[in-house]
Amino acid sequence: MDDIDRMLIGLLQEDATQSYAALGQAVGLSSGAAHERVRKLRERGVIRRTTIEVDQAALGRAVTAYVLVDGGSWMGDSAEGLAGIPEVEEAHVIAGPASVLLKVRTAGPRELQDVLRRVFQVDGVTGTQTVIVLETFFERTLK
Amino acid sequence: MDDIDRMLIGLLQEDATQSYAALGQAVGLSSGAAHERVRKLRERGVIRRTTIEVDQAALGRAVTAYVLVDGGSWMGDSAEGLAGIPEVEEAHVIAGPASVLLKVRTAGPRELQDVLRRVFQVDGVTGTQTVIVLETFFERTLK
DNA sequence: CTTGAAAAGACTAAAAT
DNA sequence: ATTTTAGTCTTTTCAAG
Repeated sequence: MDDIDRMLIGLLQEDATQSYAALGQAVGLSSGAAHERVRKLRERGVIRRTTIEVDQAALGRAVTAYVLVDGGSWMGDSAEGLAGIPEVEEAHVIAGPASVLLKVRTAGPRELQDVLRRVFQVDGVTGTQTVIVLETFFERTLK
Repeated sequence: MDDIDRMLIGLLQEDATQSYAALGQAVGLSSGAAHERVRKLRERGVIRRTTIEVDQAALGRAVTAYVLVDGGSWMGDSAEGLAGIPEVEEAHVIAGPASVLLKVRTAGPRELQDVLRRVFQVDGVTGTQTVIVLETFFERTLK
């Protein structure tokens, strides 16, 4: 993992459709060498997968919210329950004012209410606190 | 934007390296038709870009935290200031216990402290409250 | 909008340095 | 680990249904 690997990762984050020839030229290597480095980055799991970034609003997901979840018991097994709610994009165990933090996307406030009901039914959940996003300044990939 | 478009988006989210022939077969179209639909989804901005998903920990970003930012004044101009901090991955204006919510990734707790200092120096910021992530259950792409 | 085919270009693997 | 080369597959374009 050297500077060239980091450059390749940065270039692929910006545009993963570019050719290995272009990548190689940008970092000063042949296309074969660039390809080999990217292959190894994938193999080692540094690059998890190639994917597309989607405009969620265009897909009918207009509301973003963060949900702080309080849980009396351990909640170690709540991961599957939360993963079973399709609108939950992220779930983190946190240190602070609650046990778990969720990122949720729904079509509207009404659907958010439905999600909160389902979160409440997950084992160990004793309460929720919801933070609604009014405007997103940015959601970006780190350099 | 019909069911086939939604299927194509789902397939590309899982693996954007697959061929248009494979995509077409999966949705019951020729490779040319699949290609044309994806081209239009890009053109309309539904697909923002093709990118890679990176293991942040493998890149030395071991700590994830959410930072609630309090701001006395409007903070409408704070977006650029926050965008100037490279460790800030997301910034949202929220309705709730604070003005802005940040997602931050750093190498360690020490670097997180540095970021908090820089957040504090952004125009309009009067206070912060930090939630540290202990474990991430999942961070996924919505279907 | 979809199909099918043709040309250009990219990927993959292998041999040599 | 990188370069180069050759073969194969894919992307991209375009004419026609």
